[in-house]
Amino acid sequence: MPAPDAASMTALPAVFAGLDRRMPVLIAGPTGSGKSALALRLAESQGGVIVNADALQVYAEWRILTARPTAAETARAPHALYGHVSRDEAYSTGHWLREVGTLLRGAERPILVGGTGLYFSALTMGLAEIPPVPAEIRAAASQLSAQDLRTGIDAETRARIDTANPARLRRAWEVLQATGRGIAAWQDATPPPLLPRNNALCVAIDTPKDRLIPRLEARFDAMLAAGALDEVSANLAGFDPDRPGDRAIGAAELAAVLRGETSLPAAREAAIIATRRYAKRQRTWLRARMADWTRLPMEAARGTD
RNA sequence: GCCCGGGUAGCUCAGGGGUAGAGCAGUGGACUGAAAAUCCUCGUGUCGGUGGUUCGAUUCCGCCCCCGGGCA
Repeated sequence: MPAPDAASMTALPAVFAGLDRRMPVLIAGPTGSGKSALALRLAESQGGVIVNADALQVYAEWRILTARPTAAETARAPHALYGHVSRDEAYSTGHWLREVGTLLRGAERPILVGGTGLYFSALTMGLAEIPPVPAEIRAAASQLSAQDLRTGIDAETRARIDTANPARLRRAWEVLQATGRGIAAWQDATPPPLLPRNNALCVAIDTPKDRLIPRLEARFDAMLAAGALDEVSANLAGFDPDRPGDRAIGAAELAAVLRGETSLPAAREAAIIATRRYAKRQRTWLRARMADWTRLPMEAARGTD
């Protein structure tokens, strides 16, 4: 076995050189851009705990389809908030933020890595402290028409949110019902962020789409080869793509294959398209909402290994 | 060979004498608790080819070429 080339194995992008080893690091990037591998190399060379900032990688049942780190990878450095929640449990940005808060108070330097823009924004720009909405109210909201929801919220909120978006409308209605206070008022009272942007090294991996797309296709094929169909099969009982815990891209597509509703090639195509669209939305978020983060080209992030 | 259908946007198709429109894909964007979610914007393409009728044809007629299906 050839001796590993120490220089290339540990070569880290220049942004990490001479970094204070207590400084938290945030790594964002589109799916498939190599951010997890980068975080792992950083943790190995400088220490720290890798913290998941991805809304789907928290679910225990979807290791393959969410490209969660493997056992071999988690053995190389401490990892947190990966696969620690069941798909049956309720989980959201607020849950994640509270868990990250605990980790930030810990002894180890956190390296947050993930693709969920909202999570990073909540962390560095704050999240309104709105009490949980009871399940009955959420159920009631889901029964109402868009028109009812629109007229059922306060004028200030109505002027601020995208009222054409059912998800926003429903959330606004639920908050007003549950708390008696409009979501706009809650948002105006947002507490300071847990981790202001300037108290961390914030890195965004930049990825031209023509170089990302072939990787996304290859990665989905690798997931299939790694047993993605078996993973879906194991979770087919009670599978419900309407709930957050069953929204891994590819799960619904492969479930359709297992039910005999479509072919594997058609499902593969659909899953790859869904992944591409997801990556596009992530890139939009990075460009618009993380414009002040340090850009790192995908090639530099991947290093030479 | 004959008889029916079809050939319209990258794909699936709608339409119909005054040069055309949906869904999907693609693009750009929004997004403070379901965010791998949700939503918004953007549609010129020899309307298969070629003759004819007509003021005007992608639309009607003839012929030809392709693709289905049926009969021989």
